[in-house]
Amino acid sequence: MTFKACHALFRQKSPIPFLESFRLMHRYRSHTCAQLNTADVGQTARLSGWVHRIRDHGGLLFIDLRDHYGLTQCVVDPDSPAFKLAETVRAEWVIRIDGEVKARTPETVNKSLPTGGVEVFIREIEILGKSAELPLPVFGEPDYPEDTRLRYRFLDLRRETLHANIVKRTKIIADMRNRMNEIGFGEYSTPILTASSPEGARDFLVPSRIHPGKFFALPQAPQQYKQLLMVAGFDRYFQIAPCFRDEDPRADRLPGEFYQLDVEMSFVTQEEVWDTMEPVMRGVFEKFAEGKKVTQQFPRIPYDVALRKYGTDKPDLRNPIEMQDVTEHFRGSGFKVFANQIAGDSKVEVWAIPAKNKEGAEPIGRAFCDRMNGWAQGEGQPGLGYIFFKDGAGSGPIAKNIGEERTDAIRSQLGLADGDAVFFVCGVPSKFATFAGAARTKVGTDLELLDLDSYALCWIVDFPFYEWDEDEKKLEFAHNPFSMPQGGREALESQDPLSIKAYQYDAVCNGFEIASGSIRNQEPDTMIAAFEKVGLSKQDVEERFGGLYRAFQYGAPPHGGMAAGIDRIVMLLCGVQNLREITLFPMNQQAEDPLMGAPSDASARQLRELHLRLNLPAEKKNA
RNA sequence: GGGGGUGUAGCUCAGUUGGUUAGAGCGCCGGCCUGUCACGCCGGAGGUCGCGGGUUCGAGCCCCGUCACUCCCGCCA
Repeated sequence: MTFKACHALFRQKSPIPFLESFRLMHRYRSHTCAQLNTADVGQTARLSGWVHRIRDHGGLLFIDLRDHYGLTQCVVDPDSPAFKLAETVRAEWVIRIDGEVKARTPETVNKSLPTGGVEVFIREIEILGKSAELPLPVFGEPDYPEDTRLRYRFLDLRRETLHANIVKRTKIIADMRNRMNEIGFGEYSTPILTASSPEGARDFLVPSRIHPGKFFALPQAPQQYKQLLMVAGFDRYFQIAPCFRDEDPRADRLPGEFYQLDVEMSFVTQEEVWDTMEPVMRGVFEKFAEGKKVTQQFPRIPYDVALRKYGTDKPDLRNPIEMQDVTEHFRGSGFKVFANQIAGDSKVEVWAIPAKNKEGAEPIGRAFCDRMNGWAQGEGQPGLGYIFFKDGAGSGPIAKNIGEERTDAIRSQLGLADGDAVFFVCGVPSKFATFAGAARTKVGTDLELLDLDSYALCWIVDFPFYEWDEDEKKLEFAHNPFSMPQGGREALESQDPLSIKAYQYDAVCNGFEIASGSIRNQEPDTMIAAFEKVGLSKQDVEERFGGLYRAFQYGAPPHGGMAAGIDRIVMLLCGVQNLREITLFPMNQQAEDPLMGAPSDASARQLRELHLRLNLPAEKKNA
């Protein structure tokens, strides 16, 4: 990001409410480094900040002074009493300067700087904080290794892009709070030291000193607390909630801790949750999208439909490609690879990935199709069949094998024309859907069909309640054991469990899951019935979710809600690929903080107080 | 726990088929420079080529092992 853009972000109204009477005698500054302009010419100004960049011309010395708000060019020449001292300052020293604000001559105006019309002629310099040689340069923000950046995070955070991302994050969170408050939600803090939850991710444990051998757990989410708040009658809850999970990280998943906009409402259906939260999310995206388009009405796409059209439950809707079933065109056809599979297994289908070429683009030809085929083989697939259309006919091996009539039927079903192409995957859908989705993404991306200047949001709804665990050979909750099955207890008793849908939904943006929620199962009997199917008895439920289960015995309102991943939303709105670019003090991929040195050894005394004795793995014992 | 990629100066990287003293740009230090804003010019310091072993007359380059970083899979109700 340029400094100009930074200024645009930081410089809203008066950055600092200086009292005019106080300004003249302020110990450190009369203005920030973003404030001075031609209207201030002739004034004496006092500025404090970091030495961003020095340009030493021997007889003339320029110092770019930087603070949170911006940058001001300061000048000193040999006539100034401050010249000798000015020559000694180095990058990232903190200094205070006094001097006269002067207009720049027209040819020396810097238009890319809000303060570029003026400069301050330094009369006096005070050094407030020297800097050792920098392990990580701030100016120019060249690429630096991740471990250096984390070890010297305080320097990294001075750099324009990261600094601006963090400011943007802060504004986004403030905006979320405002919107939630405005529509009648209250922010309630829930405990950080809580009980281990038996389902889900690995917990972080905190030993109890007072209760030897017992442990607290950090909450993976305030899920049970917010449901208890509904039982307690608070009606509309939200929280910018820290969540802790001891799982391995990904680029879009921080190790250890992350934040959710956590929401819960009483006496609502799922439509009401969507209607309440959609304007909040749309509003946040619109406010911070910097001109990019934002979906006005989020499509509500059933889970089953999403899998068939996009091959994933988190589709990137910037990609216009929608897959279609074209099995019938291949049944009994001359393309034996597909025809034999279809004949051999009734579950086999052929899905088409239609690539409608961009207006005015080169026709999609054999070279592109072969490249896709090669990519598919690299993905461990036998290949990626294709037809491309030119001169009013289909080309390629498949078109030859199935003949003109079938080729034309496929073309008309998909609405394709000369210059377009179509790719095929064949097999049992549950096995190939993920690959088909990846192929859809690859084709759309390589043909530049995605509208990159947009945030495409949608709801994915009607998730399955159960799924089949192939390893354990038993039913598992597909998503959330607290969610209500559609059809309630009756469905649990009468329906094939794998056909039951849940009142369970996700919000998706540009291929990222950004929120997840459900209507909760607050009926004790239905809860027991739901858990029985995955092999947990009433006793198990009472043991594992005792507090919540007990609460449901005493008048629980129907309720539901969702939780939005704040880090991912900020990442999308900042246009970065990595959560460490929008997080103040992230841990590295080994879940360590190289700046603070966490985690660290506990002293013998601490361990004694906690009644703990270490039992380290063999190779670590000597470390 | 598993797989891929990358390790050469503080940083980004080049280094030919295995062949003389391992280079460049940025940064740092010193000198010169009165209108720069990626200032310019001159000079200098700075290297266990991640580490260990092997092949070879000879290894930054080839082989084996190992470590670190990074991305992915498993995992993330």
